[in-house]
Amino acid sequence: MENTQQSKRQSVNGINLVDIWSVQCGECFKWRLIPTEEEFEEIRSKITDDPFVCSKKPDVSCDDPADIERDDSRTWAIHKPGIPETPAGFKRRLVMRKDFSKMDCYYDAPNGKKFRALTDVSKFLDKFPKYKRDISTADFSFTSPKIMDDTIPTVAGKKL
DNA sequence: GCCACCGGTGGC
DNA sequence: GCCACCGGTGGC
Repeated sequence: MENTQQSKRQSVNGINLVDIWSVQCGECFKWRLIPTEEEFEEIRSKITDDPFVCSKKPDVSCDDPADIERDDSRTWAIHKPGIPETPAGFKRRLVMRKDFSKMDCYYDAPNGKKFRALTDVSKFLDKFPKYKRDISTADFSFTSPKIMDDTIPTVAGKKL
């Protein structure tokens, strides 16, 4: 079972935004809310070497009830492990498709360039070699979270 | 002309 | 069958 993940509210007025970030405890498997995307990113990028446990949240232990349960009131997107921490100055973006079939991953570079695949990163590093001091293609992963099929919103029993 | 977004597919 | 990648394009 994966133990980092992000959940996402169902479409409201056509707006699809991630409104909840949560992480699963590696010991009791309860889900804990993470207040900000930045904190989630920090935990997520280190999860393999430094598994998340309830006690990492202030004044929380595995004895406390879960912050949130997995149900179909929202769409859940589970992050894959091993995605590197986003380099400083870069922004990793996940965009849900309108039909909830998948998410697309993009990075924004400090100079405004946008990447949609590792090949874009390679081209960028060739064009702007000064960045090679600090980053390589290994610092990027375009692997997007897995949408949990049973949580995709439906209309009259059918997927959008 | 740009770019956000989507559909299709080659390689695994 | 999945998914990383890329070509195309509609809307601005």
